Amino acid sequence: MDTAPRRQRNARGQGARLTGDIVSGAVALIDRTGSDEAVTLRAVAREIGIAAPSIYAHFPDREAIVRAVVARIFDELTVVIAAAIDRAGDDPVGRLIAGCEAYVEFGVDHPARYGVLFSVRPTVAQDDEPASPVPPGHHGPPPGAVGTQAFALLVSAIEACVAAGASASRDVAADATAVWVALHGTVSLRTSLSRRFPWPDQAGFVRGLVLTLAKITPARG
Amino acid sequence: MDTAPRRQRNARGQGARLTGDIVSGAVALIDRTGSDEAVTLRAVAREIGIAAPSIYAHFPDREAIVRAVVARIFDELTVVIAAAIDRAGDDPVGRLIAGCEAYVEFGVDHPARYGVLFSVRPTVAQDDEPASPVPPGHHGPPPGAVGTQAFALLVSAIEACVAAGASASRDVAADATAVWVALHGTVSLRTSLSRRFPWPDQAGFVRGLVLTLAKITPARG
DNA sequence: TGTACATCAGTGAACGCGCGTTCACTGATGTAC
DNA sequence: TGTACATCAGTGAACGCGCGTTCACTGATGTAC
Repeated sequence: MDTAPRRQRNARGQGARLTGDIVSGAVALIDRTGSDEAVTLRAVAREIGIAAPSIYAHFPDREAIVRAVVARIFDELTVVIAAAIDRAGDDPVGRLIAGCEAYVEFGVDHPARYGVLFSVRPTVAQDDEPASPVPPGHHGPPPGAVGTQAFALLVSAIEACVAAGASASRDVAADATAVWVALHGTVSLRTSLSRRFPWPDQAGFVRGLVLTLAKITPARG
Repeated sequence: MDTAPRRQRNARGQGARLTGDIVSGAVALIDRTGSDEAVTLRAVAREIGIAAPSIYAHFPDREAIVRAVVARIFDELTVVIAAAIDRAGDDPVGRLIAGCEAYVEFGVDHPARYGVLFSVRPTVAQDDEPASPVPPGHHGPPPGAVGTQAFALLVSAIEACVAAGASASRDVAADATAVWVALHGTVSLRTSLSRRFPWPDQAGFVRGLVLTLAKITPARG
């Protein structure tokens, strides 16, 4: 609909800046429309005030933009979780819960961004990434690395609980998966169902899920 | 791409049959492409061998087709779960687990259909359904009723466990929500991550989630 | 029993739109001589 | 110090496509007289 004012051209040697702006424009579109379907080359170009063909110097196609968006959002999520864990102090159970609550909060606060993380084509986008001719300067994240940092934070938070004698988990990977599944389900269902479904109190609900699935022992210290 | 052979015209008075065929065609497109984005008026028309404008006699727009698809898939899911529960015999815990496993199995076996259930626009599609002029003969499900049958099955399965002294749940609605969240998260993450993430054994994983979150007491009988 | 007519269940052509992509180009700026 | 040139960072016009939607229509079939 409305076009951003024409963007000022980058100085010589600074052309790569547009790469970042394209990703930012795509995220803005996703935030505004709620879906990654809105990320078309022309819409992104309008959003940041450039001509559509200019994108080809930075991304080979629409899919590549969306992949870059996913990578950025995963980074953002990882930072938010790590910050919450840091703020939580020394108690490993408190740190685990803080991280999990930050995860759910991010998802509920940014449902469109969160949804994009898991709506990208399962096999097509991430499994077979043949040596596609990527323009110089742009290299996406190594496939498979995306999202694993966030999961690694969860695993080590539970491991810390086990080490402190606060968790009875005997298979941290499996229990971390269970916790992740529950957190993801919480975000996804809350977003889909919105109103019209009687949700329990969020903080208590998430806390209960985590304590139960991470096998936190009732008496701890 | 390929068009179905021209469909034979319905007999006079049987025009409503096309309504069902349109929904079936849309489901077939979703199964084949993995996404409800493929459900365009023209694609559906091609799929079932009619002219695109013929759809307007049955649905006011594309959105209405997708809503009808969601209603049909929820019905299908409910039938599958109910059948699994019926087959499971008399033990309430066995019935609960059978229903939950059927839920996850349906989602994993039909990821595209399952995904559509939760990908339909949160507020737009279901919240404000003003007295839109629906063509006679077509009336969708009452908004909000969609999906609640499946949840009701879960609630009563847990209630049966409580009644039999096999569950320590003191808030069945909250615990049923926790179980649903975990089941949904399992389907959603399994589908998104596909390979590349080490999943625990599915049957045991789901069983563990359900037993834990439905507060099934270890010693039962 | 015959026939005019209303209704039903659709069709075919056309419209304007936004899309991805291509092509040839422009104009500023740094660099070699 | 001046100037030709290469390079960089883009632009503007155009293409063909599939889309939703509209419009006037067609042809079979039941029904009233």
